Amino acid sequence: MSVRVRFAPSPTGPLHIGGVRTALYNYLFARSKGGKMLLRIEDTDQARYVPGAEQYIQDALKWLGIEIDEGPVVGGPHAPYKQSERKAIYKEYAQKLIDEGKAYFAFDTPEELDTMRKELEAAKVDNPSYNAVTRMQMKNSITLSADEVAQKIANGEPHVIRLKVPLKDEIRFKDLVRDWVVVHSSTIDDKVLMKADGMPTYHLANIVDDHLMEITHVIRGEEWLPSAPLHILLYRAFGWQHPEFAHLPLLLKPEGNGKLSKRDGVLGDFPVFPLQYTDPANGEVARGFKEDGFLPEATLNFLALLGWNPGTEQEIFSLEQLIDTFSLDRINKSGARFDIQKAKWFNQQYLRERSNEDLAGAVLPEAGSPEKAAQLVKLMKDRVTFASEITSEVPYLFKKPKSYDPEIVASKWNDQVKEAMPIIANILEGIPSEDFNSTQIHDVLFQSLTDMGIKAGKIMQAFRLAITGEGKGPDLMLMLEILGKKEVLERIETAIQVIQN
RNA sequence: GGCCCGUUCGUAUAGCGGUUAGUACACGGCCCUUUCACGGCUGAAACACGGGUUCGAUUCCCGUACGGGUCACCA
Repeated sequence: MSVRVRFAPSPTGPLHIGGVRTALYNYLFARSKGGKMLLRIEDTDQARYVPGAEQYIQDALKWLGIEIDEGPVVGGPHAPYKQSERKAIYKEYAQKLIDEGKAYFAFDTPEELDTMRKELEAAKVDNPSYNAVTRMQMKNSITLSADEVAQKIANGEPHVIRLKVPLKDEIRFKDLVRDWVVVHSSTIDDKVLMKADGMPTYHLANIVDDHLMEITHVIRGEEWLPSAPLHILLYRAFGWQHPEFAHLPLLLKPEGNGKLSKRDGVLGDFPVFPLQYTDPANGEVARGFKEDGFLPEATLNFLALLGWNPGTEQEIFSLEQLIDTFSLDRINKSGARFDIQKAKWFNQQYLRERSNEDLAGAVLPEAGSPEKAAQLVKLMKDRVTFASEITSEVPYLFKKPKSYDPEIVASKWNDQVKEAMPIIANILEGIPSEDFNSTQIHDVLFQSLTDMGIKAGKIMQAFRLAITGEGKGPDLMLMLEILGKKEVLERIETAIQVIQN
C-alpha cells in the first residue's frame, strides 16, 4: 500500500511555525516514500473560523516549497477536502455508530454538564468526566426510553452524539516516534462526536476522513498524543484498521517554560510565523520569516533539524536532500527549544549560496543602479545574514557621514594622520576617474605611501574614519570605488576640516 | 490534581553496554586582515538524582525529582 499522509490544520489564524514543521515532516515522509501529501482543512469549529486563514496556509506552504498532491485547491479523488463541506458524511457515520449501539444521543445542557462536574469534584473524584459510570445519571438515549428519545429529537431539542467508551479496556498502540503507548479506557470519557450544531467534532471528522482518504500515517504534534487512544477506540468502533501514528515533539520557548507561542516572538524579537499576518479582527501585525528576510530554504532547513537529525554531521540540506535522508525513526522524542540564532546562521549560509545577480536584484531598489547593486553585493555578501543588510549595514555609502566616531578620532587621528591625509588626497587626485577602481586605488595608494616612507597600516583606520565616520566596516578600497573619486575627495576634505576643528 | 510523554554542554543534537562522551550555533582566545566581519585554529562547557541488572552503565529496568502535553458541544 502506498503511503498517504495529510496535513490537517484548522483555519483559526496564521499557521504557527510548529505547524509548518509538522507539514514539512509529513511532506518529507510522503516524498521519501513516493507517497502522497494531502491538505485537509479542519474547519468544523464555526465560531473560531477566521477568513483568510486558509489562504494563509496555502501561501505559507507554497513559499516553503511544500507541494500538495490533494487538497482544497488542487482537488483530488477524495474531494471535498474541507470538513465543513463533508457534513453529510460525518452524520451518516455517526448514525451508523448509534445504530450499532456504539454511540448514543445525549441531551444534557452545558449547565447540567457543569453541575455534574462540580458534584464529582466535590466528591473528590480525580477526573470528573462523562463516562461509563456517570452516563447512567445523565439525560441520554441509554437512560431515557426509546419513546422519550424519539420525542426529544422530534421536538428539535439540542443534542449531541457521544461515543460509548467501554469501562474496562486497554488501548495500546505503537507510536513510530515513542514506541508503545498504553492507556486504560477508564481514563477516557464519552467524547462528543457530533455537536449540537450538526458539525462533527475533530475526533469524529478526523477518523472518518483519515479512513476515507486512505491515510496510512498520521504525523502530528505531541499535543494530540492524549487523544490518540480515543481515536483508536473510534477506529475499533467502526471496525477499521487504524493508520500508523507518529507524534512529533513540540517546539518550546527559547527560554523559560512551555511551548512556543506568538507572544515569544514579540518578546524575543523574532518571527514565529512563516509569513507576516495581519489579524483582521484588530489589525495587529505578526511578523513572518519571509518578511524578516529569511530565505525559504534556510527556514526549511532550520525547521527540519528541530526535532530530527540524519545521524551524520551534515547540517545543510536542500529540500531534495532532506527527502532523501528523512526517516521517522530519527525523530527525537523530547521537545526542541526554538533558537532563532541557529535560524540566522542557516540564513547566512544560504545567502552565500545565492548568486550575485540574484542578490543584486534584491537590493536594486535601495542601491539605485544595477552597477551599484552589483558592487554592494561584492562588498557585503560574505558579511551579512540577511540580504537587506547589504545596504542597511553601510548607510555611509548612500549619505556622507554626519559625525566621526569620537573614540577612533581620539585614538587614531594623530599628527602622522594629519600630515598624511592631504597626501592621500593628493595621490587619489592623481588617479584618472576612469581608473578609479579598487585594485588600481590599492596599488597606487600603497605604492605611493611606501615610496614616501609612510606605513599604510598606521593611517588606514583613520582614512576609513574620514570616509565612513566609523572605525570598522567592509573593504575600504572597494568602498572608495563605489563612492567615486569626486565623493572620496570631498569626504577627505570635510573630515580634515571637521575633525581638526 | 488525574492520565500520557520526556530528561546528554546555554541551545540543537551524536551516542544505541566498554568512547579522551563527538558535532553545530552561541561564548572566550589566537591567527588572517587597514578595521570589523568572513574564514582557519583553539578553549571553556553536558550524561538530573537514587536504586538495581551486568565484569562493566550515558546507554537496559524500576523509583524520585524536574520539565512538557492533555483533561470542552476547540482543533
